[in-house]
Amino acid sequence: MSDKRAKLVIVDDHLIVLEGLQKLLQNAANITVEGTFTTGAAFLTFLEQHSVDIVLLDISLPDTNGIDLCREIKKLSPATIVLALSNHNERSMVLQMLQQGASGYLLKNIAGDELIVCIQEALNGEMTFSQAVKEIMSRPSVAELKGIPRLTKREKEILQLIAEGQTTPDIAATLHLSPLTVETHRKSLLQKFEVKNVALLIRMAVEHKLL
Amino acid sequence: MSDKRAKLVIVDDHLIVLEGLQKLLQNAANITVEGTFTTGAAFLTFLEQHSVDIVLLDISLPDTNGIDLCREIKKLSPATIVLALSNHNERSMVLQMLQQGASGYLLKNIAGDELIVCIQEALNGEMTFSQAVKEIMSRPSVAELKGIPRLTKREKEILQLIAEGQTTPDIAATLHLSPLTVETHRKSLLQKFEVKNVALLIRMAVEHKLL
DNA sequence: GATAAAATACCTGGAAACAGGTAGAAATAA
DNA sequence: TTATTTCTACCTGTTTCCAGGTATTTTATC
Repeated sequence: MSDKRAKLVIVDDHLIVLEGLQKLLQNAANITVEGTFTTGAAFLTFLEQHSVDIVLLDISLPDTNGIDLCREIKKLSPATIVLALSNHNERSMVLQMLQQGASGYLLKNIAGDELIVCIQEALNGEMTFSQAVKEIMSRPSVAELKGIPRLTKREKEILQLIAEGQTTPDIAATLHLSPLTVETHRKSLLQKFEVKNVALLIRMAVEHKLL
Repeated sequence: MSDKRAKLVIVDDHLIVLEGLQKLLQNAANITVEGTFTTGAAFLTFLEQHSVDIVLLDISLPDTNGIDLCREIKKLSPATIVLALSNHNERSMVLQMLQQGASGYLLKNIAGDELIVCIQEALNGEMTFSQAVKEIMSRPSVAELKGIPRLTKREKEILQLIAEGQTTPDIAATLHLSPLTVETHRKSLLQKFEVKNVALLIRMAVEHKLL
């Protein structure tokens, strides 16, 4: 990468984090913090007028979320490198960010020198992750080992109603279906999730954030 | 309160937060940051040798949690004021910390001047909360409107097993009880949670973080 | 237009859940 | 030591769940 100082921007609604990051970055040669923003909208406005090499992006923001914002950033300025910086250590979150074009994912417990290394790597066009993230991604979660089953529209609908405590006859009534039909869908749900009763079904659904 | 500079300590495993807080506090008159720690154990060791007026305590720590650590701190040095500083914005967390003797609860999205005001209030012996926390505490959560039922040891045990997908006969076998006894406990659970089947029971349990 | 996937509906039968009790022993708290 | 709670266990019934199918119609998809 070039010798010019990279223009970096931080988007995070926590003042503490903003200050902390700037402190950690002030020692880094060839990086200039061009600005800090506490909302996604504020940053997007800035991005329309200025060029930004890399953005450290918090995932939980007051007006939007990191996933949507990342997509917006990439649409507006594809060359801008997005590095997610978050407290969320869930695999699904990491994957979603990458899918939206993020170049890496850092957890906020990252060490100071590690942070600078990761930023350099990202600037070099590499994918980069903080140590903790690498560990999370290396061991697949129990939930993901089985994979999230693909549910049909009806199945989702019926899963929802089961989770609301409705019995098979109840569901049949609310959806104007035969109880036998509902039974069939219910069985499909149990099969797809590879569980043997509703207790586990609900747990799986909650784990997969389907409720 | 006295004119002496208050001795403040920060316990947080996130370097970014540590740096950020110090930056925000460096302008505050009459507060000196005496030390920063990334584990509960490290701080407790320090506390045995030194006097500390106030500690900013993160709740999620690698070796322990804020609730237990707060209790330890208060046992070792009752005069030390504990201010919780956390990302968790759940009522239950706030209440638990207060129960362990914390003098206040701040969220990490706190503003810089707000932080200093809160610390001053705490030093004056007052209870103090960041704005966001006040809002959370003012409107009781849906979960708490209904109240979290108090479960007996057996009931918790059986709830756990139900959530694992075990049937009544299964549970009876694993606990060496009569299935009829298990049925009784199961009914108590349904009654206490005011639900009519396991689907809702599991959801309630998940919502109340009992699983 | 053919093929696949999804949605609908049915059947049989056994197991479990749920609702409504009662009641004695054991542990805890007042 | 009472009083209260918790744990234990039982009984009677009805309803729902769950497992194992089959089969037709509708809706996408190629």
